[in-house]
Amino acid sequence: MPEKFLKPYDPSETESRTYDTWEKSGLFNPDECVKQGVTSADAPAYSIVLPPPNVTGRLHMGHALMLAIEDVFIRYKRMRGFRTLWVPGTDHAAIATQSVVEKQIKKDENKNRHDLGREELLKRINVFALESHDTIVNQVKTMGASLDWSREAFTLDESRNKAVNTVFNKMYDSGLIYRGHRIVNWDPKGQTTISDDEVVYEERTAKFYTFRYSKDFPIPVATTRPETKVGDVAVAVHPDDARYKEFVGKEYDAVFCDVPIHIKIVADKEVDPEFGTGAVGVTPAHSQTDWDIADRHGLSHEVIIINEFAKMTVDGRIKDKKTTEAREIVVEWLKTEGLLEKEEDITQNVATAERTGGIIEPLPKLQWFIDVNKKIEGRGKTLKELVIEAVRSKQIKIIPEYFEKTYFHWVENLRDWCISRQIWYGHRVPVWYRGEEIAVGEAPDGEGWMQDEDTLDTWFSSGIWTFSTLGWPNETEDFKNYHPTDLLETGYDILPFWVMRMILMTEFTLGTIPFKTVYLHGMVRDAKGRKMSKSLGNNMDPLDVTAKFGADAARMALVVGNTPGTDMRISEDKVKGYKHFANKLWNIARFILENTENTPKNHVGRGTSYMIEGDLKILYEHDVLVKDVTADIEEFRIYMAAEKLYHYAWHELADKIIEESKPIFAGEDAGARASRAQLLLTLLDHTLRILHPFMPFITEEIYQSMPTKDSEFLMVAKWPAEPVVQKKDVESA
RNA sequence: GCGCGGUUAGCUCAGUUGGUAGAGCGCCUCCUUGACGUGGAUGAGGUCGUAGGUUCGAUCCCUACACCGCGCACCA
Repeated sequence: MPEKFLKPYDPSETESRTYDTWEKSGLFNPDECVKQGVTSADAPAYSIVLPPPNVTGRLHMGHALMLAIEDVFIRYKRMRGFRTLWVPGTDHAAIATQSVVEKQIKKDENKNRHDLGREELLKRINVFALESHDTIVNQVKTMGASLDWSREAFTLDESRNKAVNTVFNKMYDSGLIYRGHRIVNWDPKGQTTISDDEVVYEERTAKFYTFRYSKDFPIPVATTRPETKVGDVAVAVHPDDARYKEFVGKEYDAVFCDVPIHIKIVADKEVDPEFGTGAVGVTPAHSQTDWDIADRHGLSHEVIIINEFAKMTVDGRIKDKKTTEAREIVVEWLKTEGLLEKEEDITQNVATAERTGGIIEPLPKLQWFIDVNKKIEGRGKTLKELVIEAVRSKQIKIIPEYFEKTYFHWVENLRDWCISRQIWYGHRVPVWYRGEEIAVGEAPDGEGWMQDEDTLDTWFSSGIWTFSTLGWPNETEDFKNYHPTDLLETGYDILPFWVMRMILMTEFTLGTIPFKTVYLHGMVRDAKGRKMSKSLGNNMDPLDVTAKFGADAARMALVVGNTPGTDMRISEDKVKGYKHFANKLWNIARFILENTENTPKNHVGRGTSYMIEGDLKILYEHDVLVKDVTADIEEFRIYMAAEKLYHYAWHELADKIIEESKPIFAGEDAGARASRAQLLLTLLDHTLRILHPFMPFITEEIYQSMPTKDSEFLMVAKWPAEPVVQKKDVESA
């Protein structure tokens, strides 16, 4: 028995050494597996593309969970003989990364992006992104993730840029990408548009004011934003509202807080007669709903009263004031004029920007959009329909299944996707202008072309991640071999943001699905069930956890009992429990190796030639476990598989089988001893194999000392899929 | 308002096709010093949210309700 077993198991010593050895072997790369003869060249492929972590800093426990789950499937498939590919990468995360760096620069140097200029800011962001990248890669490796680093990708590198431009061009040519002047979510703090799903609603209490535009205005109007009323062009009421019917169609002039306005009364079914006074002041340029009302009644969109800095642009006393200041001034004016009829408290949802926290100001802007409702030539369907169909037809399976409802619900509410951003970090919109001329896709030859200043929504490049990482648009072997990918594993919180968009982009570009199965994990919370956050100070750093308890323990703690789609709680105590388990396993190995040292070579193996009946039965029961665990993994119940393995190793193998073995080894019956030795070696060998996807390090380390070892690494050893004992052999006993 | 999920042992959660419930941690009692004290053996503890229904039989299927969590929409 090797001396290492005389000491307690030390993950910190073992894990980094083992990962290095694996990496050097090249066997994370399926081509290398074929070359070295551990995988057959015509074996079926299995692929996962890693959801790329944002280069905004470091990984959190959610990432650790993702890595643990995906590595389970990857290692399992590799051992089953598949040509198994797991592609690593990181996401530039455009706005998220830029705002982190901008904040830092503001703090350190009190400068904003305009002080630095585009080039300098990008330089700084790239430095930061590179540092983050290195930290992240190191963290990923620490978790034991068997990713093929030779294929690493970045959402903003040259190859991905080519893919992005190609897709953009194709969408533009088919008329799905268009430039339009529309209301967008403008973030005054971040100075950019954001998409609908980057908007976060915060419940706040606000004042709800009921007023009239002037003394002789016939209808009272209620609003939480009196300052915007200088931009009103109409008042909308419900067509059936008896109170206001007689005024519909009439027009009025007024001077509202120094600003001349012209108001038409219109009837619109969207107005809720029960809410407020049942009359809506219509501000087309600063509200999506109002814009739509204006469209329906032929009203002007042109009255713009707020600028990109959320300041008033009208003349008079509120000129250049921030909207919040202007609100107070307008209310004051209303009071003085005797036009304010009521003031009450209501709770309302305020739209804020996910990244900056700025309050969204809806503004009309010229932006690039993807049309989700236009029939695609040649397909006869809209993007929305394609995205629904891919899941409804069961081509893509979502786990847990009930998330399909959320998915459909989400897609049905989908509107055109605004893809241009007024930030600098990201894929530049691949459009060039020269006077009236426009060029799309790649930079045109000739003088005087100016590229669009904007960049693309970060989800545009992550939407094509499953195939951009495989070398597309080049016709690569990887793309042919590994796409569509087999599994997409990610948190349920980005089902609409990302999963849906990958389906959308892939369906459009390739006419196929991007992946066959979507496995959604839940959120990782602290021991009290709270979200982990900086402000609460309850973050767990995966690096700290693995340093303290080992990556194997961290992985088990994250996987055992963690059903898909359900949030989980994690605490150091839980991880500690699995560190104990690792040590238990170590001692199981120690006992077995110690007591089987003199076993003749021909007794070592996975056969049953020397086994007596009782031992055959124990081996048969183990076969059943292997079968169960295999089925659990195949059917995505890895939370169950992990628990069964834990239970078997500790409470069957250690507590029962090993305990029973002590008197046998101390006894006189040589036949029983030989049988038991063969049994224990087989049980341990199989247990290591099927536990390997979950606890790769310790199992590999023990395997290296096993007399049953039949491959250089456990990582590429065979999964014991075939039962050793036939049922009839046991039943006859 | 629409939708989704949850409600099972003190705590955290499982329970794969309906057959009077399981794990981990915690707790009680005991044992043990050559595999492991990061150990072993026992035990206590649940009318499976409430009310109906289907069934020979329901934690599991159906209906309603309550409470908790979440998503979407509205928010003039």
